[in-house]
Amino acid sequence: MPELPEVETVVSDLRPQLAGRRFETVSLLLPRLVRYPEPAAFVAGLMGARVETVSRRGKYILAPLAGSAKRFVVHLGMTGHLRVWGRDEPLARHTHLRITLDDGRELRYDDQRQFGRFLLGAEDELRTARVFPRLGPEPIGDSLTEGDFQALIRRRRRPVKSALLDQSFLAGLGNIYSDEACFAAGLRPTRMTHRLAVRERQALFGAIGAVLRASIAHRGSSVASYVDAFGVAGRNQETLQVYGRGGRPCLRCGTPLKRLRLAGRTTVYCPQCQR
DNA sequence: ACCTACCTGGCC
DNA sequence: GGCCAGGTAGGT
Repeated sequence: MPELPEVETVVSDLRPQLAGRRFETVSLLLPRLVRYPEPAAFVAGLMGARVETVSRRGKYILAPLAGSAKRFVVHLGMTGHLRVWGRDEPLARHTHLRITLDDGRELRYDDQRQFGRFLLGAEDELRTARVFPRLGPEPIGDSLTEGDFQALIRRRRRPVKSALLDQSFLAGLGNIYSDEACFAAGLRPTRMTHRLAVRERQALFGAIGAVLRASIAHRGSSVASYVDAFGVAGRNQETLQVYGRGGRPCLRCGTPLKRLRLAGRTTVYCPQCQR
């Protein structure tokens, strides 16, 4: 489900529901999803903890715990959902974690493919244990300037799309928004980063920001199973230009979109609009 | 910088 | 049955 815009939507939905809430009981139904610490310590560490707020770094959801340096971290993988439910609502099919809250409701994690993961620990601790990776800069917000991006991408020597998918280069893009950003920038995903002209790098930087901000405004892309923290689908899938449209006509010029395999992922682009 | 594995499930 | 799917990690 989740790239930056989807995670951002979930985080902004969860924040008012979880900030200040206390975790009462924790039921871990699929211990394999806990990467750190041991499942028993993970459960013990969450019980009784109070959530300060909910935020995001790349595709990771961060919930710092009050009066402690520790944070509860969730990655949604491909099909994860983190949602607050009424205690009596029936469980979703693949529910793997249940945490009762002090307001009578329940935080639940469900994940059909089980690619998500949970962490609990201080920032340094998680990095030292190598369970939280070094992430590149956030592509939106004020932290990354166009100049920074220019310098960053010029140093790489790889296809543009592989760079965009690499979380240690830029944090938050996945298969949908990498393809959409390349289209919006008029660049073929196969172009090599170190061969881009200054204006092409500029266009790419602008395209990444525009594509992500538009999707956040639409509350994310619900291509398959993604729904927000209230169970509601996003609308951005209606505006996607290339993702999932291989073989169909380009919405801008009518040329059939090409599909190929790049960096292990299905990639779609317009041979006419993208050079 | 690539491949493959990790899972379940939908579609052909 | 085989292939595909928004994710990353671990080993070439």
